[in-house]
Amino acid sequence: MKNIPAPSKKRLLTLARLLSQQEKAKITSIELSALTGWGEATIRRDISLLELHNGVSNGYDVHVLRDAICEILQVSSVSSDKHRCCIVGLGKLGEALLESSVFAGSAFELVAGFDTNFNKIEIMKSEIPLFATLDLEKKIRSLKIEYAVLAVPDEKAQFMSDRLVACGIKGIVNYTNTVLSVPKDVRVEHVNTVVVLTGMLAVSSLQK
Amino acid sequence: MKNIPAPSKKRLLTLARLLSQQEKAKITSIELSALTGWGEATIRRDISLLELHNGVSNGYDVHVLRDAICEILQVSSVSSDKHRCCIVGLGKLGEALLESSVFAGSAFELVAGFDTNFNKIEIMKSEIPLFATLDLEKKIRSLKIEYAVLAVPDEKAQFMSDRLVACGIKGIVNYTNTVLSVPKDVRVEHVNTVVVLTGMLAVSSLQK
DNA sequence: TCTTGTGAATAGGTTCACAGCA
DNA sequence: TGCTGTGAACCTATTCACAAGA
Repeated sequence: MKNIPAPSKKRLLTLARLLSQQEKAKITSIELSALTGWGEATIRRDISLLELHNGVSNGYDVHVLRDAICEILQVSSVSSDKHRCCIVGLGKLGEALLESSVFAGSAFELVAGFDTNFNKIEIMKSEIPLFATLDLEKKIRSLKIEYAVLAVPDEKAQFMSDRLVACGIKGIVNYTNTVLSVPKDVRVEHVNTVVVLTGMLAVSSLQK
Repeated sequence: MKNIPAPSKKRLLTLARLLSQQEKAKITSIELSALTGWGEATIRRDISLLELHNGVSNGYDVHVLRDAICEILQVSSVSSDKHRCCIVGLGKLGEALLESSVFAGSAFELVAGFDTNFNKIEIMKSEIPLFATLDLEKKIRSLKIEYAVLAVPDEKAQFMSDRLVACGIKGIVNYTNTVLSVPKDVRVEHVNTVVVLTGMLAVSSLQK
């Protein structure tokens, strides 16, 4: 398989989700363009990188395309090769994110929640196993957790991030307001509401 | 002022936050590079686009630089020109996001929460005014709300997005799992945990 | 000697424009 | 005629490499 550039991969992933929301059987690059706001040429190029040659002259087959993207980009939802993740910090936000149902059908499985407050993890009822932050390192390793969702107070964010990185975590979804410093091979996505809103001001409403 | 490219703006915004977390008075591009993982040249180029000529040979003045970024990129936190935003959908997640304190010191002000459930908006206690979704259009216009945080159930996401767009909303922070179709001049940031996690798989751990 | 700022080179992604297939 | 797939051109951002200031 050819090497697909990261921006194309990201768009393809969005396309896959978009296709799941579609009822029709066939769809053209023009329609996808209208739905996403991206140029038609960009969409055709992205899809052609998959080397399917499936959509010749008649538009793409919605299901075939969706499945092909998931398979080629390796975001299958087969339980055997799911990526395991956890939530660190069970405040209001962390608790709200602790919904196992949202992970259903995804390439991820939520296998743990962590909080420093012993009482909380005993009292809280959840389908997901909860642990004390004290056992973070032990549990991350034993449960083979690869990704973490960070929802601790801002001032503890960098400290917890360091601990996660030390355990070999591959990526952090950062809901805190703190900018995290991590080694280059660890992915961080800063999705704090205020941060994301501020980022919107920086873009001159060109593309998404 | 020269036109600053969007990627540089985004990095500068992150730098500004990073500088706020710093105690020292001076900082060099090498140190910023270590903190962010970006190339030193990239950082120097970004900063030079601000045309400050402030850091000559001795590193940058942390406070001067931070303030300059905020001013030039227009993300000031002066209450008079704050951007007003609202949260749509007050389920567990929406409720957790309804913390006015997280907006303190930002360029944004949370002025409303919406939910279809009349009981909920009466019973819920919050510092932020709560309204019925029925009054969405009326309130968005009267309160001059420019940005929305979307936390409704997936199946209502596109519908609510359409209503928000019809009111002239400028940007949507999308916590749902649904891919939204909006006009090109409306910004959407898809921050649903599973979506963000999946996006991480697409990036070959190059840059952030 | 350390650091910034920046022309010039390079790398990378997007868009054009059209050949080719149904 | 309506669509895809793709070389080639274009455009944008990053990186190099070095001059100049402290």
